[in-house]
Amino acid sequence: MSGDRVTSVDVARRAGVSQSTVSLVFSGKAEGRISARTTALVRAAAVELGYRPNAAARALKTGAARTVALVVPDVTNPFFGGLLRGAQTAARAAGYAVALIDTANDRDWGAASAEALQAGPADGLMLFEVDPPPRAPGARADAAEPIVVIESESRGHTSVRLDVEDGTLAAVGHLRELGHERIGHVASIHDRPTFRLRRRAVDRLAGKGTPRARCDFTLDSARSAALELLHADPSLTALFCDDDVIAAGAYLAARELERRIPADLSVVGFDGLDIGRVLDPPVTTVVADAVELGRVAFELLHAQLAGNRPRSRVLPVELAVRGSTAPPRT
Amino acid sequence: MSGDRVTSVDVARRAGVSQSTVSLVFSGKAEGRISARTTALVRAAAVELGYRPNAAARALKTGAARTVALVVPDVTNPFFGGLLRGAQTAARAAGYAVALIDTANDRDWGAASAEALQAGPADGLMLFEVDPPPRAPGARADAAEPIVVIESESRGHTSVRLDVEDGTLAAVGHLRELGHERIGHVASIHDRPTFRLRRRAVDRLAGKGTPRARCDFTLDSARSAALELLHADPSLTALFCDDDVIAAGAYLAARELERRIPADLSVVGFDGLDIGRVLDPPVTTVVADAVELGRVAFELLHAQLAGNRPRSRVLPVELAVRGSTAPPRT
DNA sequence: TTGTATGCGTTATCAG
DNA sequence: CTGATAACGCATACAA
Repeated sequence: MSGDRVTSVDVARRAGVSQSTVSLVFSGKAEGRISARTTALVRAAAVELGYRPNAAARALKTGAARTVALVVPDVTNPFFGGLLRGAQTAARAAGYAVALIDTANDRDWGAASAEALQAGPADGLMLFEVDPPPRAPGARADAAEPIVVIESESRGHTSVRLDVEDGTLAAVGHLRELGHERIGHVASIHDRPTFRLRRRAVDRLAGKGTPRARCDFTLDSARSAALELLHADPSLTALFCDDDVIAAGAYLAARELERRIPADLSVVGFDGLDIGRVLDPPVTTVVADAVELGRVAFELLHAQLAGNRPRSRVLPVELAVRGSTAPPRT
Repeated sequence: MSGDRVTSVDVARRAGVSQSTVSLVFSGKAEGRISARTTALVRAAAVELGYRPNAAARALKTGAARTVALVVPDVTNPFFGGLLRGAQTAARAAGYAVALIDTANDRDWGAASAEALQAGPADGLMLFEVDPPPRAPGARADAAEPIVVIESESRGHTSVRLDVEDGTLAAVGHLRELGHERIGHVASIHDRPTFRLRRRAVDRLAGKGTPRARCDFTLDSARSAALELLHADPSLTALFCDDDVIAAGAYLAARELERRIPADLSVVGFDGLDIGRVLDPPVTTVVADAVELGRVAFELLHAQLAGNRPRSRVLPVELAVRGSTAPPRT
């Protein structure tokens, strides 16, 4: 019950030096100021006692928690695995911890948590598809906390996003080139910038009247949406899906309707997830590098933390033509 | 550049009260101690100034950061999406933030621990398949940080794990009942408790000499391992895979070898991931509730944080027979 | 009901 | 090269 924490004072006493010497040693500022012998002494005492610098005290004093927060709408989607990996790896290399907030697609919660995070547990924020918190009325502009917006855009905030417009155009263009005239769009139910971009690009190439059904990123939901689309308009020869999980759902629907892919129906996905690779045939998809997205997001945040104003970036995506697309049956 | 943070002192001055009054209001202890009028006054001043209590100072003072750390070996595996979701949701409900550490399969705690422990002020640790940090020589036993071990076991630490033994037995038993005599095991390359359990269970039911190939949790690696197994012993009629991602890799291998599932080869997976559902045919698998696993892990940690000594738990898993298993061709 | 004083464990600025 | 000493922002016992 009495979990007495061991502090730098204890270490100092044990090593027979002053507390500030211990501090110097542990904050890496001992170089050329503390003798090697003393340093070793302190280290030994610390190990013996099991001393760990208190992060809260350090954060309070220095004003930096060395922690960044990453807010995502749905950790359950495999795409975020890569994003997390990239952000986390980069952060660790820079000596930062990552606090993860999964909003479970609850936008209000996203906003709320982003705001809460600004309190100081986090030195900076990486927001995936969630809007930055409103600036407090009295807050000074220059006191704004570093923020990087991912897959979204926001006045005055640095952002990274995938070139989804290019990707969508490539995907739908590919379908058109194969000769598809009747293309359906299985779209995300979530009204977020990245999906708006896709919608616009689809409409541009496939026509404003493109049949569209919405779903979230679960197999069942996607399956239903595809079914709905295919029932409503049996003349559809191709489906563009906002994500590979959705594409997988479309495969389920096609299997049920006994429409063979790609002979009876072409399907294109987005993201380049494993789930798309194991489909039979493997789905043609727009490959995005989620790990790189996470890495760049942290890099941009890190630059801000260092006092710079990095430029927003757009990452390329690439259409990978696999087995799910073919000319329509005439 | 001069990001002056606004403190409780500023708010106090603005509201014309003392700093402690502000503190009382914001720590929720104002009830019955501060008049409603004063409380409102303070709140108004805080909003005007954009005041947010400093988390580091609060953590330092109270000794609790209201943050827990979750250490996982590979965020990239979809199984962890569920785990994260469960842990995160439960933590949020209890007012805790979650810091995520992805060790990227870097098995030795040495690398991870430094980050993990200094990963900001975490009040407790949830460790997935990674060994707890060695107790410091001089550390007092009762000063140990609350720890929950997931899918692993460790002397003296509370743990949650899936009943993988039961699941594996059910899976392999199912294969035996169908009449399979020659069963191969596509196993994880990582030597962790949960996989040792599976190995033992497989050997028990399928015989000690069970052919086995190892791989990590990527499609390509799993595909190679399955290929290797199938080449080395063409008489194999069934494959038990340590995970659905691995099972998906096995499907890839089967497709290449033109062995039809389940007619020429039965396959069983583990975890019950989406990737297994979209395979054609859907894979028979041992379904584990990752979300629940995460939820319980936090629950156990939370209990420890409250000063209790909760019992370790074992969560049930269930065999879901789908289309990938059938009697062997005679 | 509100204000005063003090300390949490660290870092940082100085003297010595 | 090392040791006092003063903050950092908040919470709380105690005084008013």
